[in-house]
Amino acid sequence: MSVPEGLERVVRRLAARAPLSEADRDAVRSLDFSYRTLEPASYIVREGEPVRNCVLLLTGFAFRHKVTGDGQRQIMSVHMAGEFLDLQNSFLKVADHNVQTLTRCDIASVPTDALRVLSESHPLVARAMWIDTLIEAAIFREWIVNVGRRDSISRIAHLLCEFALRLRHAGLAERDLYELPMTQEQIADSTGLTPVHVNRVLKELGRRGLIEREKRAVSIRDWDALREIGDFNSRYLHMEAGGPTTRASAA
Amino acid sequence: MSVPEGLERVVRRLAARAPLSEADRDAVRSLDFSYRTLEPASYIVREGEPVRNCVLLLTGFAFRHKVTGDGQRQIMSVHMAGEFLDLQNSFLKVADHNVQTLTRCDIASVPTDALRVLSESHPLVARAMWIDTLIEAAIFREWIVNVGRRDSISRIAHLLCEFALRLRHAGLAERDLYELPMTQEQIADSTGLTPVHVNRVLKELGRRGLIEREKRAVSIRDWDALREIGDFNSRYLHMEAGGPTTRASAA
DNA sequence: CGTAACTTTGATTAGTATCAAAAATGGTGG
DNA sequence: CCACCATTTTTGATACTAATCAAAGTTACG
Repeated sequence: MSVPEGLERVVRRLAARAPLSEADRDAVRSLDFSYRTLEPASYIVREGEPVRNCVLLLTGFAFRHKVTGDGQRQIMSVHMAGEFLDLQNSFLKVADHNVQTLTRCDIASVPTDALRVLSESHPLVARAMWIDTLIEAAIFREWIVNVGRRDSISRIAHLLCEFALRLRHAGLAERDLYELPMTQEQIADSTGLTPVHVNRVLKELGRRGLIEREKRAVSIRDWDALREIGDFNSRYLHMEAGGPTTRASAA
Repeated sequence: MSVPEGLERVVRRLAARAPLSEADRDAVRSLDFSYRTLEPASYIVREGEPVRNCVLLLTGFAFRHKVTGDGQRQIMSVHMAGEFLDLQNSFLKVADHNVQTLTRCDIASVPTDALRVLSESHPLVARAMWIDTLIEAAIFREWIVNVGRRDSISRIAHLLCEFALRLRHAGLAERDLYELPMTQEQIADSTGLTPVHVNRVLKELGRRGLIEREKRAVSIRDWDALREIGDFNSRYLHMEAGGPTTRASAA
């Protein structure tokens, strides 16, 4: 995917949040982005550092995480092409968590000051960005529920459902087959489990005929059963939120 | 506390997020609020319902929660006097979680449309509200870490540290003594534990001399030790964020 | 002053973590 | 293309944290 295509993906995503005019879209496009390609596992934001830029993910996958005092890692979200990576940090002074690439990624970054100016001159863009952060917060809340109150098999089933829907909604995957570029250790860090246990649960999901795995590709063989066991309801993804066109809500 | 006092608390809180002019503050004050007093355990927002109003908490405590398919509850945040309860839902169409009072509460509510209009005419107010939601999101992230990667004693110690700092910062409690109006069951639902286990852990914290409890009042006897065992770092609370005056950061 | 809600304690169990090591996979340089 | 090495996945055995079950105290409240 070319850089301009990646940028269009971001614009499209924003436009789905609030009814942006063509002028609004152009204002986003004409921000003074600088483009880079990052290798897997590169840090985009480090906890404790001042935040000066906001990063857009044009291609690839990235994730947020924190490390506890005794060295355990918790992943708090996973991001895919087309998403703003850093509205969460951009208007605060110091980053309170790390953001790291999962795969090789093309990114565009823009000074947060430029974004602030844009948000003041284009209220609808500001509104779209705000709604985007609200939806991200909704996903954080669901993850609290996931790690706090579901058992291991539900947690993983829930995670797989969420990714399937988000990827499909973003046009990055088909209905029930997707490439999940996460190791089992990263899945463990997303669900508050150990890698060993994640492995056993994934096998169990396969044994029960809910999913099939081919390397890191996941195909969902029984949506209803997976949703059921994952206690999954897509409401928190707000896939219809504020958009100019209402899409058929999935799952 | 009188109603106007409660409202001033909210204005003060917003003004700490972005440098509001007197006109900005007045614009907030002159919103067409309707005031009510709610009994403990009243619902303010219900999952699945359309959101038309935004609620400000003038006095008392409230919390957000979801209930899983098998009836377990997870509390995702706890709120205190002076906080906006509903910026999280207000710009989305349908609530994805419940908000309920913990104690008797005085609230002010305002139609979300009025808030949207205000945010368009007063960009700094919009900015302050946005930052407020970002800080709330930062707290959600920390809670994911808390439930995902800390053991029971750390989780509870962390929670107690967070409340102590937030209450102190809001001027609602002294340095190391506060009234926490939560039952042990509610603490359990906030930490992903069972009430029985919460009870044992609280006793253990007392036995080790870190806290003392007198009914629901908690007094912290050894801040350093509690922070240490709770793996607590206040950075995620962004207590200095964007404010006109920088306060000494605590803990 | 009676009743419901909450806290506390004890005994047992269950679900995941931990520890250890083998097998499979993927990438790299020769 | 192969051999090698690092990473990831898989399996087995055991340990431990927190859940569950049950019931007695205690507190708050109408």
